[in-house]
Amino acid sequence: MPNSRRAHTPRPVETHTRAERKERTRQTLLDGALRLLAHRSLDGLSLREVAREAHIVPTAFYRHFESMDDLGVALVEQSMRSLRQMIRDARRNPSADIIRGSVTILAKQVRAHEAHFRFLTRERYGGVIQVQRAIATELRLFTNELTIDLARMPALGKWSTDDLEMAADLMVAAMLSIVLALLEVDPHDPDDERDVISQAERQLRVIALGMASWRSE
Amino acid sequence: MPNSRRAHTPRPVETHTRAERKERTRQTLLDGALRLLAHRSLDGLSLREVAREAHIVPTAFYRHFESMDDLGVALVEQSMRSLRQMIRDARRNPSADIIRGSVTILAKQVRAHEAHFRFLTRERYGGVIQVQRAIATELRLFTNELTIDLARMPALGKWSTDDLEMAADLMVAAMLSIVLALLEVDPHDPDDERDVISQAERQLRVIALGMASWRSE
DNA sequence: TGTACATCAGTGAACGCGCGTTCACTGATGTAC
DNA sequence: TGTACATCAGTGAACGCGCGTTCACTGATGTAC
Repeated sequence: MPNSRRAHTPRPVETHTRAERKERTRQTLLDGALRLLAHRSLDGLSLREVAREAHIVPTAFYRHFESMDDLGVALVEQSMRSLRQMIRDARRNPSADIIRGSVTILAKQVRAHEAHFRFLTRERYGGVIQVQRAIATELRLFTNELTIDLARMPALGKWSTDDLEMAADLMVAAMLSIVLALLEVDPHDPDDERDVISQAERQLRVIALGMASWRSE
Repeated sequence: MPNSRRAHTPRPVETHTRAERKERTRQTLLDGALRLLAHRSLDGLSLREVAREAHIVPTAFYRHFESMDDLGVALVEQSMRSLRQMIRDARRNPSADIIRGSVTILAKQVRAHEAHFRFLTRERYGGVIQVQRAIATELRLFTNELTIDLARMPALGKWSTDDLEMAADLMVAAMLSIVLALLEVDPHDPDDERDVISQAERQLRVIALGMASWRSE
C-alpha cells in the first residue's frame, strides 16, 4: 500500500513522530538563518525572510521561537558549541608544541564552522543586546578557564591572579584577531592561510616569551 | 528693522549663506545618526529615523547623501579623523615611557569620542560592505605606520619585514581589545577604568618583553 | 542701488512594498479506552 | 485491533505600520545686469 498521506505537511520523510518533525523544522530555521547571516547582521534580518528560507509560512515561525531575538540567542548557543568543542580539543591536545597545536586546532575549527564563527564575531558588538551578552559571558568563561590553566603551569606559580588574568586576556585577544584574520582570508588560497597561521604562531610565541621574562609583583 | 524672513527655512540663525546652511544640516544628520547608532547597528537604522532626528523631512535627506550606505561611509571618514588624531598625538608624544604614554592617549581619545569608537568597533564586522572596507583600509594603514615606526627602532634593526608586521599586528590587536574594554567599562566608575588601563599597560609590556627576547630569522 | 531671473535646500502628498502579528482553520499524529 | 477525541505544526487571509523613493512645489538666497 503506497503512502496515502496528503502532501499537507511538508517533506514526508522517514521520521514520523511529531517531536522529531518539530525539531527538524527548528533546525532548518536555525540553519537557514545562519546561511542568511553570512554577509549581514541579525539586525537587518526579518522573520519572514527566515521563514521563507526554511520553506515555512511566517506564522509557523512562532511555533519554534518567540521572536527573532530568541532565535538569535539560540544561534549563539549553537555556535558556542563549536567554540567549546575547540577548547576541549585544545585541552586534550598532548602536543609537545602547545602553541602550534592550539593554532592548528583553532584554524581547523574555524574552517569547519565558518558560519558560526562569522556569526559570533559579527554579533559580538553587532546589535541585539541579549545576543551580545550571551557571547560576552561565554568569552569570559573561556578567559577564566585559560587563567586556571595558566595558574597550573609551574613557571607561573608565583604570578598574582591579576597578572594571570592579564595574560589570559591578552592571549584571548590575540586568538580572536587570528580568528578574524582566518575569516577574512580567501578560503581557497592555501598560501594566504599558511601565512596567517604562521603569523598567529609567532604572535603567540612573542607573548609566551614576554611572559617568560615577566616578573609578577 | 526686525528679521523679516518667514520661518520656512528652519533655524534662522546668524549663518546666512546657502553653503553654510547646507553644511550645517549635513553635520546635523551625521551627528543625529551617530547618536542613534549608540546602541544599534547601521543595518537596523532607517533613513526616515535619521531625517526625523535631524528635524528634516525624509526627502530632504537626499540633498545630502545618496543613501544610508553613503552616510555610513561619511561617518567612517569622520570617525577615522578621531583615530588619526590619536595616532598623531601618540607620535608627537615625547614621553620617556612610550607604553604608558600611548595607553593614556588611547584612553583619552576613546573617552573624548566614544560614539565614534563605538561606531567603528561595531561596524567593523557589522553589515554594510562599503563601511567595512573603509574601516579595514584605515586599520591596515595604521598597522603599516606602526610597522615603519618599529623598523626605525635600533633594537629591531635586524628584524625581517615579516616579523615587524607580525609584531605591529599583535600590538594593534591588543590595542583594539583595550578600546573594546574601555567602551564596555562603566564610564563613571574610575576604579574600573583604572584597572582596564593598568591591565592594558601590562599587556603591552608583556609584548615588548617578548619582542626583546625574540630572535628574528 | 534696484530689478529680474536662476538656483536649490527643504516641503508634503502619494505610491507600492515587506514587515510583524492576529486569528480561525486544517489535518496528520498521538492517546485513551 | 478499532474507534473517538485531543493535540498541535503548519496554513492562509487579513490588519495596520513604517519604510524608501517619486514628484511637483515653494520661497529664501545668489547672480547678472
